[in-house]
Order: sequence, then C-alpha cells, then structure tokens
Amino acid sequence: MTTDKRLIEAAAELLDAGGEDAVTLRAVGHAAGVSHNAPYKHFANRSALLAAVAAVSFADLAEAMATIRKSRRTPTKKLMATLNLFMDYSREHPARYRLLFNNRETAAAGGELKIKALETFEHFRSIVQECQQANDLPSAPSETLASLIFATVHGLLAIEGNGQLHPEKGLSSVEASMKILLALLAPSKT
Amino acid sequence: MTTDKRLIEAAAELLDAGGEDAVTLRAVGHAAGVSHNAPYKHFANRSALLAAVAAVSFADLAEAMATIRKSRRTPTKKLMATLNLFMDYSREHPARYRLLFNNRETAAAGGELKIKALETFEHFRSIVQECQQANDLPSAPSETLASLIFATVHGLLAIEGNGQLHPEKGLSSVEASMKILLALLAPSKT
DNA sequence: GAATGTCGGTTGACAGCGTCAACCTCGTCC
DNA sequence: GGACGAGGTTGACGCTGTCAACCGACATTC
Repeated sequence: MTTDKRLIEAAAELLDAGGEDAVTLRAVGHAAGVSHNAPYKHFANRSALLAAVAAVSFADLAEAMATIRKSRRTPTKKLMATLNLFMDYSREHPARYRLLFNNRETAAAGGELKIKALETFEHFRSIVQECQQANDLPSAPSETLASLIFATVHGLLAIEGNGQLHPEKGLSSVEASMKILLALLAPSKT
Repeated sequence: MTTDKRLIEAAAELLDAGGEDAVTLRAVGHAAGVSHNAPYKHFANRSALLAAVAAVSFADLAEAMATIRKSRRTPTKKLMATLNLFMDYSREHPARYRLLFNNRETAAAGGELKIKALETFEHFRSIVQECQQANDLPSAPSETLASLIFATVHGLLAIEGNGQLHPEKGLSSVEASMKILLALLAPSKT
C-alpha cells in the first residue's frame, strides 16, 4: 500500500478510536511507520490530512448509497435504508461522522472533498425523488425536500450524539422520530 | 465586575471573534487583564471555562425565549419568532452556536449547563404545544414534535453553517425550508 | 556515463498551548 | 498577632503543528 493511503488509514483509525484530538500528526506518522514529519511530504498540513480522510469516507458513503439506490426495493424502503445508513454511521463512527457533517474545515474545503459530498447528496436526492413519484412524499422540489429530510436526520443525530436536550423522554430514538416525520409528511393516499 | 465574569466575557468575545481555536487560556487571561494562569483559580481547566460560556449563553437564549413565550402573539407567530431567534443566533454567533449545540464536551457536561439547556428546550416545547392546541401543528407528543422541529432547524443551520451540500440551489434559505416544513406539517384546517 | 534534480524520507529546532508546582500577598477570623 | 485560604504571580514541563536543513534513491538529460 502507498504511504499516502497508509497515512489516511492510520488517521481514520485514530479518529474512530480516540476522537479528533487523538489525530496528531506524530501519532499518525508513527502508526503508519514513518517519522513525525513524513506526513508533510504527502499533505500540506493537519487539515489537509483530515480532509483526505473525509474524502474517502464520503466516497464510502456514496458507494453504499449507490448500492441502495440501484437495489430492487420500493422507494420508501430505499429511503429508510438510506436513513438507517446515516444512523449507523453516526453511531459506529461518531467522530468521523462529525468530521464529515459537523466540521468547519471540512465544510470550507473544496476540490475532491466537495465533489464527493455532492455525489453523496445526489444519491439521496434521487431516492427522495423516487418516493415522490411513488406518491410516498409530498410534491415539492426534490432538492428542497431532500435537504429537509436530511437536515432532520442530521439534527436528530447531532442531538443524540450530544446526549443533549432531554435524552430519556421525547426523542427516545431517532428512528421513532423519523417514522413520525415520514408519517406526517406522507400525503394521504386516495 | 468580578474576575470570573470578566474571564467568561473575554472568552465569549474571543470565541465570537476567532472561533473556538482562538479561545486559549493565555489569550483569555490577557484579555481579562490577568496572567496566563489566573483562569485556573476560577475554572478547573479550559473545558470548564467553555462550559461556563455555554451556560451563560444558554441563559441568554432561554431568557429571550421566555420573552417570546410570554408575548401576546398567536402561537404560530411565537413559533416563528423562536425559530428566527435560533437562526439569528447561529448567524451572528456561529462559533458560540456550535459550542452550544454541536460540541461534545458541552454535551457531556452536567450541572448548571444541563439545567440551562433543558430550560431552553422547555420554553420551545411549550410554544410547540400552544401551536398544537391552536390546531396549527399535528397532534403528537409535544416533546417529540418539538424535538423534530428543533432538530430540523438545527440540521438546516448546521448545513448552512457548513456551506455544505449544494449551497446555492435547493435549500436556498433556512427560512424557506422551515416554512415548507411547517406548511407540510400543518393539519388541513376544516 | 556523469551530472542534475526531484521525491520521499530523516532529524532537529521553534513557538504556542494546557497544565502543574511553587511562591507571594493580601484580607479575614480565632 | 498569627494562621490561613483565596486569588494572583512566575516558571517550568511535555506535547503539538510546523519549518528548515539534510540525505539517499531514482529518473532524466546532456
């Protein structure tokens, strides 16, 4: 494996294991079997390394969503599968999830990273559109509706990840809240 | 003014001006006119200082929401005013907003901070409940519905703050998206 | 085939950070 | 009047990101 990839992988593992603070260039270098300064031969600085981690993670997500999108399922089931994908990701890799969707630097970045992020969203938007065509979601610009739904899951996950705002009662589970939202959004079929 | 408050105020100003990274204990101490180590006589560590900033910020928010809640307006207008409050806060103090709602340490904290956060949410829940009683929102446990709506605004603001996911098209404005959500949620009045 | 340059790696240094330890200087209370 | 604690200081520590200098291997060019 190339050193670039080994560095990215090491950074991702450190991120998953110990949160963003654990991703020090020295630790990454050491985990990849190189010196504390070798990462600078591959990435401009720490932010660039994290951006690379974000890019490959977005690519993974996009691929998983593409698989769901192509699968033979009802649109609504695809939508649920996609939402579950996000929820699982947020729970299994919370620090990485934050890097992808809750990080100022990730957001500010462009290039590869932005493209991968847009790709991911495009899959999601397409599935939402399928649901609209099947009359399982109200008619509205699919981008807007997709943003809305994504924002809601994201917001719920953020709150869950924070353990914030009355964790026991009310929003006992993100899944339950999402079901309620989708039920409320569902046009009453004739 | 007591040194405690001066430190908190200085930290808040640095946070607003330069983001979380700008809040170094040394800079805070200097801005408050004390030495680089004086903050330790008032706060256990950097996290505790940030938690204090979060607590006073939550208190401010809760107070503003209480004012709205008590005002003589229709429930829906109160709800809109509250949502606008969040949007304005997120835009005027983005770093502080992140500290309040997007910060692992803030979330993990308890005590004063947690109480203030719950207080803030309780105002919001109450306003949502008023809307339900006025038949402007569907019937569902008010806590769940409030969480849902808050999560959506929060998610939209997070995306906006990130500049992420197709910033130009679709979710052109958080306000527009929220209006769509509320319109979709509104029970068809007889 | 020698010279050259670039690429990926090293070691060593720097300042800035959070934090700890030691010390000092008051005002307060037996 | 002496003990003492609260709030302040200075100084040090190790860790961090980053920069600079050096160094070998390999490809390219004359």
